[in-house]
Amino acid sequence: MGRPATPKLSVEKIATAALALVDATGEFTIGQVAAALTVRPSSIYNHLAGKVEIIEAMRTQVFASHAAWVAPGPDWAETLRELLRAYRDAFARHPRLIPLLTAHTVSSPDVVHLYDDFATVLSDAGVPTDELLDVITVLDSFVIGSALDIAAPDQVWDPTHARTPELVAAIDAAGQGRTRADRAFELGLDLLLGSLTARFSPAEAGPRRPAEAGPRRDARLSPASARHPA
Amino acid sequence: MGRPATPKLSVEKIATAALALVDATGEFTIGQVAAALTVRPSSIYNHLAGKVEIIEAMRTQVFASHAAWVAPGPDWAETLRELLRAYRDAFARHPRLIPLLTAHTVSSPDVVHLYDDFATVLSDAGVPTDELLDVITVLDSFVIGSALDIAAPDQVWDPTHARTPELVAAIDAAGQGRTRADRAFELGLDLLLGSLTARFSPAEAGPRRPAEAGPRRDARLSPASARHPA
DNA sequence: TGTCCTAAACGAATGGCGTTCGTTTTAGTA
DNA sequence: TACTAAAACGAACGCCATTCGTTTAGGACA
Repeated sequence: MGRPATPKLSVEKIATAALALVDATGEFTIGQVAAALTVRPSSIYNHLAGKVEIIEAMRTQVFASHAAWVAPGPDWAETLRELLRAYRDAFARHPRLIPLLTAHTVSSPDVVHLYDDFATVLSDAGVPTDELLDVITVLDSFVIGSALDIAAPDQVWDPTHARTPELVAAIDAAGQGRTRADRAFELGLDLLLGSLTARFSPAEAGPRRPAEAGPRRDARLSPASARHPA
Repeated sequence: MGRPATPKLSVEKIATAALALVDATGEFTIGQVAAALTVRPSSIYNHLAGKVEIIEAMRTQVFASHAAWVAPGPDWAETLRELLRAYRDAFARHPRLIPLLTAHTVSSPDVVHLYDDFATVLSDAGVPTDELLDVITVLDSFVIGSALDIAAPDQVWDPTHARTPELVAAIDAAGQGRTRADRAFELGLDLLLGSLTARFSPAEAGPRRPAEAGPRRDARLSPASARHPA
């Protein structure tokens, strides 16, 4: 009893233990996290204010591990594609965490910095300022919806309730699980990026609407060091 | 005490009371629902097995009120656009319910019948069977992600954490609340339907890949009577 | 019409879970 | 070396979902 020589807990340890529980069972309780760390539940509150903060710690950990994400390239659409893939992958590594994360949306700095990257790429691509946030919202919505699709069990695509033969045949033709979800996500990327390219870079010569005059930023996306200044 | 002359409860009444609580506060407890209906909590269990079934009853009620949804038209893309709008609207009428509905995905018959309509329209448009479910998944993911975007508070788009001037300017330029979410959703519809049209109906003459030979179904989408047979 | 089964309310009880608070011991610091 | 604060523990509280037994009345069937 009393303060130990070496701390038994830390935010990282709590988040890791909770994440292991979520990965295994889909949920977690304070008591389970405490037991996994051989600690009493009340000790958790010396590090995090409550259950929602544990969830936020998991969110931070999941996205922080992908701090340095994407190398920029000359083709903005391909850069954006890689960014969106990395974004979804961060969710996809912990499918059962996704419902907890989407239950209450929070402006986590980790995610906002992802939006920074989106804004940089899209602005360079010629998307005007007054449409920028709408495009980001569309991409964000699609990624989050696709993440939830990963978490959905295949039972959702149970043909039992389907009425039309087209849907029954389609369910039979499609695969299951991750391959199905992955393929659909790639199709969505094709559709969205295809339209964006057609709209903002219709010719190979260059963008129809060039970015407004201004200091041309070098092409590096926000690195991890910029995200987490000392 | 004892069985009353006229039942005080029904699934509809419970769902309605719970929905009112969710609309007002964003959450609900069995005790609150029971109090709103001047009933003891245990009485609820004579009609629904537990809290998750109450959520499913709310889902059914929200989607059943939109039983007769969309009139089909000659332009499959516009028909699909209206279907997707109606789908999102069903969520949008109860924004605070959305996180509860997306927490655990369930193959509700009401939603599966929506997929039936999607399959009918897309199949007639010339989408081959082996791509049908992927297209539906993409559309579904976008709608659900957009629904969650409605529930997200504007604070998510707080420019405080934004690093790049592009993102800050974009946040300033964008509106707030529903108008912002609505506009982004419409943009997403344009992007997705634009690509689908280009892919499956590139020329005005007709689809590049016509639907396989077979009995040509009349153009009516599943009506409410077909959804809820007597 | 009378009898039986079941629906539908209630009351009490239970177990779990998140959270708070006071206490204790120790690490770090001036 | 004294003081402050960190970090663990234990106990307790209150809420909440759920279960079970009891009671009363509605409906079906002989």
